[in-house]
Amino acid sequence: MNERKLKILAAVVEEYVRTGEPVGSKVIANLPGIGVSAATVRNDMAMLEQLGFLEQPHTSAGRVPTISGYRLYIEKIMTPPALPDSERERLDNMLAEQGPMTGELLIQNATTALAELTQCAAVVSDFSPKFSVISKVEVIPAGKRVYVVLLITSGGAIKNKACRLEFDLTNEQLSMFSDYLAEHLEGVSVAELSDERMADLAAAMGAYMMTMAPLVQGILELSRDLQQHALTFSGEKNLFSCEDLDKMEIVRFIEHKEELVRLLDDSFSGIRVMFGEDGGSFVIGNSSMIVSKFHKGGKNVGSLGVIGPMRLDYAKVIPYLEYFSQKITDLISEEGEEPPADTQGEENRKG
Amino acid sequence: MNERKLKILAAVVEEYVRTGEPVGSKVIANLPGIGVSAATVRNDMAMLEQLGFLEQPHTSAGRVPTISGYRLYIEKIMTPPALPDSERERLDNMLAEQGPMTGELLIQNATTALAELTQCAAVVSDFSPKFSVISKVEVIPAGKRVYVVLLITSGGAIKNKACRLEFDLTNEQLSMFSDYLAEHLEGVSVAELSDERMADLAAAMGAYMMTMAPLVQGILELSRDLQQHALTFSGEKNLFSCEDLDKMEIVRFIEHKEELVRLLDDSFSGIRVMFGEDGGSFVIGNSSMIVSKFHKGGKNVGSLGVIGPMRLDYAKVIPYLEYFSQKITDLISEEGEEPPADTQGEENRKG
DNA sequence: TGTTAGCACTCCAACTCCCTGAGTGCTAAG
DNA sequence: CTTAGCACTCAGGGAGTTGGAGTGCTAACA
Repeated sequence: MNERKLKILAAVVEEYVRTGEPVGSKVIANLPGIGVSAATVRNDMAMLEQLGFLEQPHTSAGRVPTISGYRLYIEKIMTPPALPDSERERLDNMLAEQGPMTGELLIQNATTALAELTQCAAVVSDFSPKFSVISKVEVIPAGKRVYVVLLITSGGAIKNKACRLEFDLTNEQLSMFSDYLAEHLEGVSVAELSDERMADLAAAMGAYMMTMAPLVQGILELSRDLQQHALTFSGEKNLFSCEDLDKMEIVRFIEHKEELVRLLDDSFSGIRVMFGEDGGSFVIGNSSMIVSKFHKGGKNVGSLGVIGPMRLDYAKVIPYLEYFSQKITDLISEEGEEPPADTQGEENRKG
Repeated sequence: MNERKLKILAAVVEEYVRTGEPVGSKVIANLPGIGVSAATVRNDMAMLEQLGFLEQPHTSAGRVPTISGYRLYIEKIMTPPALPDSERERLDNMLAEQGPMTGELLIQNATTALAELTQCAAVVSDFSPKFSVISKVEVIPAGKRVYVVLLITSGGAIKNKACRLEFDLTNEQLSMFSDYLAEHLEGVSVAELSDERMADLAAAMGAYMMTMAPLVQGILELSRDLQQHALTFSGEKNLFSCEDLDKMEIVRFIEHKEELVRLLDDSFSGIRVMFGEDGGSFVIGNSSMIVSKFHKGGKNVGSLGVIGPMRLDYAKVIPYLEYFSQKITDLISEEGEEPPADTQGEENRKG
């Protein structure tokens, strides 16, 4: 497996990605940087085919990369260029659209930006809420017998829900209940906020329980909401405009988000590239999915992925993905680290 | 235009909807309830073609309804069966999934249910928030220099947003600001909450303004959110699995939601059926969109629509749409009407 | 006057056949 | 090890052919 063979494999991949047509020996031979005749290229290609990196749709057609071929190209051959500063700045702007980057908006922006940049579908699975802690619970009256429960987590997620009670609460009851909730829930991890815990809470409250049940229920629902993996999907339309992909398979794939979540949550480090049909549950033919992770406090708290045709400019897409996952890691870590290091906040307080 | 011709037109529409193939005279003649020979049917079909209700893809093919043909069928000929009680119950259950029906969840459920039932795309444009009034504004501290603004409307919409201030507020400042907001914003229509009004508010606040600016900004953003038509879309995938429709056109259509909003907001009463290509901006070829309205307090506060192939079982879909729009009207009116009629709430108050 | 059977006609869709050209593998010479 | 030359393969496209479904028209019939 000499240098030239690798160069030829790379050329086949790149030409095929560019044109979508099987690539012949002549085209490769004429490419700058090859410098051997078509016959020589043919010999090498035949070898590459034997090794399983190339294949022919039919005898008299050019060569097309196999999945192994793509994999070899991605892992060993290609050298993605570093992003120039101007590009980084552009990406930062895309992330920062609509003001400061809070958790959800950041994820949303990252997803749409990735979809836009790559002209593929982009997906982010964010399970950071699961790792965060309830920082505030409020109950706010909002009309006759209607109360809004507000849940804020250390991760910056804010959820609310309206609950209808059987009776109105007196101010006294309300503040008592609020205090009680604050005491028992603030500081508790969202993941711990199970049915049992809430049942305990309810039991402890005793007599009031009958009245407060819908509120307790509401809190539970909000926490379930938080625990759920937030899956943000964008750019489906790009998949549908892609010639190489079967529309029906796309539909089927998008419908079964659980599968997708499973694939995204699988733990690994660095970048992983998966191919449709490549065994397992990622089933869009001729497609590929590139997944990267982001972290908070050293813990893996989410994945972001790009789904597109197998015929994808990996050298372009992978740097984007790497940059975004690093950026998200940086930004959410900032957020989380602020409170402990916050002393100047006291000095600056203004009366 | 005799009875029999209408019957034949109906038969052509229904057969074509069923099979997707042009319908020949023989097929029609053999249908129960026709009772004339194929030759007679042919004569009538020729007549219907002259009148513009049918057309032939080519000379030796059967007939296919034209847009006028569909329209005549829908408006004058077909008689959708009333929904049986069992069906109504089923629909009610679909609407009520996941607990009681609050505004957003109700709309969400209605959209997915419609998409599911019709195997088409369903869309709801809800502009009721525009007509509602701010019933509560709260500012809640949520960490160092972070405050959550909570906006509740009479329509039951609840929105929140985290804002970061330059400094922390004292309790005094916070309650002063809250009171101020309550006094000046509660009872104000969401539609009136313009930039100018907020500027006035800011001006009136004078010195505090520098500190509070992000909060005021946050409120403004929330109200903009509310004023925006909430467009809920579901079942796109059904469109993509539909043979008759061009995938690219679907993508283009889904991308340009403003067009869709324009079509949905157009005011009319009852049910309206639009056809793709039928002049104007609804541009998916061979598609149709059926739109119905829902109301609150006599005002039209939203539309719900079904988008599918022109080859659609209108007699089945339209009753669903009518039922849902009526149901939504009923449910949101209930919500809104309760407060004034609320006297027993006082008696039942429990200390 | 309206309905029906019969018949000639039309034309799409599917099929075969053929040809072209791109690309290959192999061989023999450099 | 590389290259030129050559015979071979095969998908894709165009032309010609056929079958069948469906029509319009006409003439007979109720």
